[in-house]
Amino acid sequence: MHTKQLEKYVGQEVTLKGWVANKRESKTVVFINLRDGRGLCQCIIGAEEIGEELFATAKSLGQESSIAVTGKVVADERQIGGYELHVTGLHVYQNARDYPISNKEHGIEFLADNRHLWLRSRRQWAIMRVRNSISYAIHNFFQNEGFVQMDAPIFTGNAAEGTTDLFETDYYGKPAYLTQSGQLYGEAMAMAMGKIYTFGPTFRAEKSKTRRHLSEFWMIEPEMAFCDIFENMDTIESFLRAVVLEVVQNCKEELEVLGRDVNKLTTVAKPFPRLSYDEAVEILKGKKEVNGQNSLAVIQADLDKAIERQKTCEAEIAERETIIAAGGIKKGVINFNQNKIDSLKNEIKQLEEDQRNMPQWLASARDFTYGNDFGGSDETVLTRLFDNPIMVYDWPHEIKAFYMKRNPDDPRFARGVDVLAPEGYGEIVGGGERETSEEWLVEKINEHQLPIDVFQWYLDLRRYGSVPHSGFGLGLERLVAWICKLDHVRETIPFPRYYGRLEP
RNA sequence: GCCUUCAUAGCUCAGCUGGUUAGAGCGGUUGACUGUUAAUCAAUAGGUCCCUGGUUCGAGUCCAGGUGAGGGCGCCA
Repeated sequence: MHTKQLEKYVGQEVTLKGWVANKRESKTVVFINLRDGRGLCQCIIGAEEIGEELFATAKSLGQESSIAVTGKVVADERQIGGYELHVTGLHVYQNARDYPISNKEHGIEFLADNRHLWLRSRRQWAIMRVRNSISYAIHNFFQNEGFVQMDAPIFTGNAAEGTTDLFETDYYGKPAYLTQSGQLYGEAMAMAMGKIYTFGPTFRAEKSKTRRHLSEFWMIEPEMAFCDIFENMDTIESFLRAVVLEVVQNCKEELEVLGRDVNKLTTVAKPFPRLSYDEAVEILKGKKEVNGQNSLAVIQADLDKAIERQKTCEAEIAERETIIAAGGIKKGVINFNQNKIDSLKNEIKQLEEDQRNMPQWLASARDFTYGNDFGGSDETVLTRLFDNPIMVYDWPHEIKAFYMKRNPDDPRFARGVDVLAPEGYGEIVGGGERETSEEWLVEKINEHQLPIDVFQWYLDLRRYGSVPHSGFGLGLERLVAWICKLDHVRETIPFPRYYGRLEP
């Protein structure tokens, strides 16, 4: 029996088991918001119905106490979930004391230290359910399309793209690295199965302190035989579309808890814009408009808006401070105003940070050097003009990995594709068509100064039945962050690992 | 690695240009109140102002160094 089944038991007596999410009490009645992992249900405990002794127990319950309550289900539109329980019986598993996370705001460091408890909070509950739903939708899509799921090794001996950003471990006396991609193994498996996908952890020892990096994250890497860059982009597009729409369909309540505007997500039903690197650079530098909009002008307008907004916030703070200073008002009114002032001050801090960052983004976009990779801020500027994920393909071959196939019509370019999510979420997918020629690959491996020996097995794939093939890597946490519209990827995974964070 | 912002009660923060006993809200405790949605009201406890050194008659406040954290860049998904 759980809170989502209550509608079938209106008027009947049921028992719910869960935790005390919140409690309010008066002389003869105690209200408990019971949390059971599925949802919430307010339980009303009246002194007369339950008896003096149990009522005293109910009154003494601390936040997150574990209990079982028995009572009659009553429909009540005002309640979360639409039902409440009129309690006649109470069993206490544990009466918890001093639960550290209150219903007030907390700082990020405190919450991260208490991640094991933070997961019980309503927003985190919603995020974890969306994450679960995304995983399920991903498997659904690939399984329906005939892909075979494979598990790539986590220990690797070859430091494929340089050792600096890999975690080194000891493997029976030899150095081994935690994988930063299963792609090369995926290619081998695709030659055996036709179409495969990996779904597993990935490790990067990058000392990044940004809202879109983790040291340990989950990546989904499909690989398809007999597939070129354009078929690859078709797959990426229908894949993302299917996953997002399925999640929007299945997580209505969760997305509502998160305050997510789902109209910003359902746009994925429309085709994704596809831009060549050259076109993207033109747009980024403000030399080419999109739907009559100039990228630099739009960011400049955002910056102006931030300045305006700060002035509005400051004026409102001054106004509320005057109200408090005037005196002669109730304590509740003072609290209300002080809370407003606090949150306005927080907003100003964010706005000030925006005002420090955005001029840098503008300068970076304006002065962008053709031939470079896009930086995080360039992605933000570029995607600001679109309401759907965009696909940027045909990159200068120098900045792409050694295994990327060169464009046969224009060898300056490699057939890579990056998918950039809207709303500033940046790169969620990176992929491309793979080089099929052993000769070209060897040349590239040497060019990148990589040890040729460890790639002999990889070159075998080009020696025995080499075929055009493509694939991509999807960052699960970045997808979760975008779908949930979160500030930071560290909220997208139960126990995030990022620079400086190993506990809990 | 670089740039930038910050560190005050269990939590979230205020503390103006240095000046007596360091403040608020939440949370805790005690009490009031039949229905609250972060309830409300009253009372009450709770502090090595991150660390080290310096300037000064006097430092939470200024300076230097350190430690920790937030954000941005690089790197990437």
